[in-house]
Amino acid sequence: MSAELIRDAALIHFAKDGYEGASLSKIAKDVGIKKPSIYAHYKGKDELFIAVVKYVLDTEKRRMFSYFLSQKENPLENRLKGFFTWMAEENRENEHAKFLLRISYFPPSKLNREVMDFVNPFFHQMQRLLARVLKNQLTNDSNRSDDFMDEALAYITIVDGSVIELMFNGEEYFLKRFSATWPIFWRGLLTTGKGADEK
Amino acid sequence: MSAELIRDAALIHFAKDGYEGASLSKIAKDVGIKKPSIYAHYKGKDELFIAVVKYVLDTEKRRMFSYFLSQKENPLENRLKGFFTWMAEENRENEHAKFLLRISYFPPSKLNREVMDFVNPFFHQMQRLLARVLKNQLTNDSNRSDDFMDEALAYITIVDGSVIELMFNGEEYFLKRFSATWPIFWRGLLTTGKGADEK
DNA sequence: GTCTATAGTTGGATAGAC
DNA sequence: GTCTATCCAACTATAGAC
Repeated sequence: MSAELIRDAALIHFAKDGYEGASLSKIAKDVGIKKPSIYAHYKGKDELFIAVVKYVLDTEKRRMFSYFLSQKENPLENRLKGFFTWMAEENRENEHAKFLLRISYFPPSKLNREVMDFVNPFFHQMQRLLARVLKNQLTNDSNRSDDFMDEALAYITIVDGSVIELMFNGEEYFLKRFSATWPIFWRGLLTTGKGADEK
Repeated sequence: MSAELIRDAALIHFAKDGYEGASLSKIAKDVGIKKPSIYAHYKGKDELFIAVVKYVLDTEKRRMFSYFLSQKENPLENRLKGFFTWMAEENRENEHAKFLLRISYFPPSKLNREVMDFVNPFFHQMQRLLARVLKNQLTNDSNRSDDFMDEALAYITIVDGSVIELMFNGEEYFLKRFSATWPIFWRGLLTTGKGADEK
């Protein structure tokens, strides 16, 4: 029980203040216990941090996958566009996305390698999922050798560029970036030649 | 003299470890002085940090503007593409870009507002500069009412999405994102209707 | 302007009672 | 598992000699 409460409180503090800025005393205070009690559940700050990393990656992976798979009946453009608003909602509701971004881009120097060994496979998996979706929707010939990994990466790039604004300046500016970028991206995607046979 | 040396050393530490993670002792050590000597030049850590923010924004603004203005003879696509490699070089050579990104996306909570009051006008100015360049190059009719602010914002979005990967996983992956995204973006930009009369 | 010395606080972490 | 008490290291910041 307590272990999960500590983890959830730590998540918020790490997202807000980073690894160095977060303090175990404040985390304990949020949970309603004293600092030393944390050590009954985690060996120290590092182990707590890594536990949060694992937890966030795991739940976010599930949520993202289930979003994309729940949208199978939707046409591709709506599905891809919907992901932006889904991200905005995710970000409004919970601190997971914020934590994920912060530790992805600026992990604590001394835990850099360990963190990246968790984070990199996560993003790679996302890219492969997207590539599969794009391939299924943009071409009728499933035997074509295109893997659509470039298109998936481009999509991730504009998502990242928009999401960064979401953290930075909030939802209003995030949606501005999205509205400005999406029409250009979508037109460019459909004229790749690859997308020529899209219905 | 010393004030500038302290500022430059602080820049590197803030970029690497963030506001909370950086320590005045280590900064002083890099300069070759003792910690209390810093207080002869800056009131404290906050003032030093804000001084670095101002300095970085000022010099980066100059550098970015002069890059774009030095490229007037280059065709638009090369100029826009060249900005990506320019960013990669900037990032390789100096810590300014890294600092700028870090404090833009994750400023110290207690200085958030003050930092943003410096950072936001900076990015807005970049957007207007880009919009002007795009308008001049993509249309022959300078009286058209299009302000090309959306197109500029879309460009900034893909730059951000790529640059984030530059910090995250280094130049190799940055260039992957760029190569994947650029052709789609460029094709989309030229088929906006707005760009129809581009030479 | 730079130093030594030190105050004052907070950080992570441990020992041991209950 | 949670607490009190405590340790030790690190931090920002200040006082005062030179």
